[in-house]
Amino acid sequence: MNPFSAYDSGTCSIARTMELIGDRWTILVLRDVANGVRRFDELAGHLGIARNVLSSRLARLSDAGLVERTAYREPGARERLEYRLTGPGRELIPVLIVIMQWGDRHLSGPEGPPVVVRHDDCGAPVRTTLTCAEGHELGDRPRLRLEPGPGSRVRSS
Amino acid sequence: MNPFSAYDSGTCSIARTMELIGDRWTILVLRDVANGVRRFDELAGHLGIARNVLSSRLARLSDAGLVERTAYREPGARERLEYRLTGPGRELIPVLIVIMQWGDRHLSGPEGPPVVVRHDDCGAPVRTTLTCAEGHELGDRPRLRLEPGPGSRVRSS
DNA sequence: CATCTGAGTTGTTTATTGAAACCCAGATGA
DNA sequence: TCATCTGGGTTTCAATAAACAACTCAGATG
Repeated sequence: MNPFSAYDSGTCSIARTMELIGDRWTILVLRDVANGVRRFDELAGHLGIARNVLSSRLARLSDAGLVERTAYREPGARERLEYRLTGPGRELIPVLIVIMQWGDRHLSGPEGPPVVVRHDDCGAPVRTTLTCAEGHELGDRPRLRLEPGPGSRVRSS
Repeated sequence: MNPFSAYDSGTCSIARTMELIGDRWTILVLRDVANGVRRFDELAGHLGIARNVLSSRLARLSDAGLVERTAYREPGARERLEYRLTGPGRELIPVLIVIMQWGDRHLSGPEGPPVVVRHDDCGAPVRTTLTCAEGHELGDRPRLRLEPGPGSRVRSS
């Protein structure tokens, strides 16, 4: 029996994470917020998302602590709200980058990738790599072994 | 103007990729297929996904070339189909791993992660890291700069 | 006091999901 | 030979979520 089929889907970190961010819009909302699009109308306009859907996505992200609503006031305007990534939210940036990297490789035309991400300190392009604790780099099509971890739970049914 | 708001969402590798795998089920289907759950009924049973939805997800993944249907025959049974990741499909494994890593850190209880992924060659646990071409390791909350790439396109509207 | 603006909410229509029934073809057994 | 089983799906129809448009609300602004 393979390592996954013995453990149910609800006990999987991928399943849990996808419950939070696994719909058509949430990742794109996070992408925009990560890139400094912070205001409701800006987000709605840039994404082309329906306002009620944006509202509910932001509420979910905010409840989950990935995004925080903070008040700001521009001179001569009343107080407004903006959205920023929290610490846990910023830790999702690598997820965005791996997804982008895959899309760059497999879904961008001959012109090449639409956006390049660079290390802000040195200007060099950024990429994600899979490494093991022994320091081996695993490449694109890694050979992996799965094992039940400490939080595993045998499927009840 | 920030680097994203000047370029429309459709020209973004994240948006393109999410069109393919950005729904509640597709990532989980890929996770299971990556882990050797290859048959329709096994997938349906393990995931708890509706069969029509599984059917349409597999069709989309197969059309996109992430998964291939291959025939096999067990002794004394008729020919059947199974699903396997293609090369591009296997290249999504790092995406699964970063997502899992985030979930392990932020959504698993005090018991720890439900599943541990190891390098099959050496047995050491695997993780993803963000590095730049200069070799700097960027950590969890990287400081990044975005630039239009060669495939960028100014938003028409 | 009427109007504008950002930030949503409400109501209605349309598209997606989910559950269950049904179909099909090739074994299998009576 | 005929009925039944099994894996691998499709079809149908009710329930859920998303899209779109209109409306609200509160604090500037003229």
